[in-house]
Amino acid sequence: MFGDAKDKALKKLRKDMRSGLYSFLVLTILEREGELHGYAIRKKLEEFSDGRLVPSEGALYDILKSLKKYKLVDNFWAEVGGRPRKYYRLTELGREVLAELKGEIGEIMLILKRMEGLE
Amino acid sequence: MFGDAKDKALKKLRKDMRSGLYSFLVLTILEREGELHGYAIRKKLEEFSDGRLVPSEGALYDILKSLKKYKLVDNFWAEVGGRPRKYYRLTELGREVLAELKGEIGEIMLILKRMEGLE
DNA sequence: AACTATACCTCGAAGTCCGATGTATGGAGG
DNA sequence: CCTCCATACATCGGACTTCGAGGTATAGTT
Repeated sequence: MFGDAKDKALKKLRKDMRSGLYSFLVLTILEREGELHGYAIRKKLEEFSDGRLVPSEGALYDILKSLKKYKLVDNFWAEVGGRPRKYYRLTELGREVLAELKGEIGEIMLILKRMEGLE
Repeated sequence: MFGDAKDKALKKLRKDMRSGLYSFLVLTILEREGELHGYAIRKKLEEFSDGRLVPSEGALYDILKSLKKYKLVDNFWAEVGGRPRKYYRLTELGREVLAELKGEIGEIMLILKRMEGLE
């Protein structure tokens, strides 16, 4: 019926809904998995979300940069198989912030359910 | 302990998580309530979300502009109490898109629960 | 020799949210 | 009467984000 316009609108709104969660997801993955490099973080996100909540590579590096700026993650270089790899890990601050965010995500989900009348 | 840095980080991440939902929420409110003007949309969002998921005024007008661009809402002027009011309403396309988004929000919530290990 | 996957990164385009600011009306309280 | 507040609309600049495209490089597979 609306074809093209509908696809464009859905693409945009889907993107918006996902993108606000990326920082949270990266922190969550690092908490579960410990130390990972960028590429591996993306693979883990694919695995855990069935490919639904995965930022593009460019976006992921921007997100990691931002998380580092806020001191929620830090990074170190390690030689693996003779090549340098950039590893990221949660800071203590990151762990604290993540704990609070989990609670808030729960609250947001409740509000959404109430609004949609999903229950 | 971390005080300032923690507040800044939380503020940023909270904002990111909320902001992706705004378009969806505005569409949902318009579906429930019919025709509303900008100010009233904000009031309704405050009411339904206990003040948790409410964009600033400036942001709301940008959102409405964007939704109009994607033809998910349209608007008309009406005289109320002798003064012109700009009313917004869902288009047929908006209704279709909203229906699909509801399903996706459900899926995202499931993924989040699985990741957090909340269940 | 070509390709794919792994792994890192930068850049520009387009868009977003917010805070500040501006305009204007109606009603309540002093 | 006059000031303040809630209502109601809107724009602007700043800071930031995501993405897609492109670039660099190595290791293993076909």
